[in-house]
Amino acid sequence: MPVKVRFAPSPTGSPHVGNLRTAIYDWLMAKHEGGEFLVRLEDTDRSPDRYAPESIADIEESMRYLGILPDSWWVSGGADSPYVQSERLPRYQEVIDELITKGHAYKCFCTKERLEQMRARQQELGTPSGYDRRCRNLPPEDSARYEAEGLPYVVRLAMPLEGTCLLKDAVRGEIKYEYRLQDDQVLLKSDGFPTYFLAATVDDRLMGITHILRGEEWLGSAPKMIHLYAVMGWEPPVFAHLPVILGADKKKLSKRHGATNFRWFIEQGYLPEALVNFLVLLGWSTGEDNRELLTVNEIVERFTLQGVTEHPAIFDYEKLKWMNGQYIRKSPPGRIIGLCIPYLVKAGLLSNPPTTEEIAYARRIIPLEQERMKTLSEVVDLVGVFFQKLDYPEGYDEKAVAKWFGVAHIKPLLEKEIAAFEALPEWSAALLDSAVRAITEELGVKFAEVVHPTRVATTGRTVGPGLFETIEALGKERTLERLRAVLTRI
RNA sequence: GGGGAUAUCGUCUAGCGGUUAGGACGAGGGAUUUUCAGUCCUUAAGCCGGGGUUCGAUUCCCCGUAUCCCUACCA
Repeated sequence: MPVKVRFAPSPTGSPHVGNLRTAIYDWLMAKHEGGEFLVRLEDTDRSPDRYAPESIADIEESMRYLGILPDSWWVSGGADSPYVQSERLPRYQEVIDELITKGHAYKCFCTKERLEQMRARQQELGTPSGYDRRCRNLPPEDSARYEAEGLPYVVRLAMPLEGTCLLKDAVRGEIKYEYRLQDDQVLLKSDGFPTYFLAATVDDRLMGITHILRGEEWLGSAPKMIHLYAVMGWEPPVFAHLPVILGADKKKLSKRHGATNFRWFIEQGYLPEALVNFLVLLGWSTGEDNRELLTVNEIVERFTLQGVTEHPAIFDYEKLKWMNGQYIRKSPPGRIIGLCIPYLVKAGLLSNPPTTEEIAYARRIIPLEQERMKTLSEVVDLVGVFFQKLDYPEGYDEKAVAKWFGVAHIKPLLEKEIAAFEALPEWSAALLDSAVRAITEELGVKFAEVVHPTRVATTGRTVGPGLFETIEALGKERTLERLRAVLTRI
């Protein structure tokens, strides 16, 4: 049977990297097996503080950004339409009716207050928590009467009172659960919407899902779902519970750890392939040679559930940065230039929209810093000195000035450079190089003692690309202007 | 309180009874260079504890411990 997997996000906010990793695994598995991947929106929680329709677009954008497009979803439609659970209500109702008829589910009229009291008592007594099944054996006539009176009710799944449930998890092996310890889970809420347990199970069945990849936090709900499959006479899919992603404090990765919203990663300038590569490694490895830098195709070739780890992984932002830097360096300069320009515009370093001259200039500058970038957003700080007005001492690094403008030969050096640069027949790194070397000789100092002051004079700082390519890119006019300003005010 | 999962360098991990316990990030050192970054070389750093099973356990089993997750009319 061909593999069919799904990613089932809820529109509760901007996508979380942990969920996106699950989506990546789904996509990879479908690609690797030549199967199908669909995305379904689980919007059955209608409470205003949890239902955030605007996040639907975020989910779509994130998946597009990562390049993990599904074969079908609400965006494109498909054979399993609709892909939005709030549009599938009749299907859940059908199953509920069948379940109730067969005695595998029952209506529960217990009020929220009673449930709260019950829980409080359980806490006090230290007994296991869970619904006390008061309505499970409600006489049919009572049930009908309550309903006729218009009392709100939920529908609960009647779990077996004995026996064990065996979960054969694709990443964890066999796990046993005692049925008597399982709660009579709510399947249908009083607002008529299904809970996750019902909706996901029904849809997975209807959509022909063969493998359920989901976070480890769902492990405990497996017996309930397996039982649901059993009483409906359905063959359950393969479950694969993925390890959770934790923050540096070993707590479930959340806002407190800084970056969990996927939007943030896009804004910082993390490349899609770096994100995919890094995220896939959080809970999976190739096994064989344990290679880490892998192209998307290489990952697709190698990805199987066997390589999935069973222990949680801590999200290491440092390693992500390193990996992103690797991919930035590997990219053709043209791509990086194109990706960086919006950052420069946003920072006000270029006009909006940039002029042709500005773009031409940016095309010369950005590649010089490409190998220094770990994230695209860093381009702003890296190339700032090339774009900003530098007017000594305005904009100059104090320490750099103190160190390198203090040398004895600073004035003659600047004078000679200005004269030599002005006379240059052609503004090229090679000619600038030989000119400066000649001056070094005349001055009788070390090359470094010339290079450093010159760098500070022209860029205001001590770090950056090679001096001569820097000056070449800066251009004759800017360079001389800065050298003169320093010379007259020093 | 109950249930479940997990446990190899600080972090991500390889290992699937016998290995000098390997790699990557990060950290330290060195080389290269006009600085930084990069690149290359290099050093330190790990099998949670206790019992078994076995000729032999990081590896298999049990117990303990620790951590995480679940314990909602949320997913």
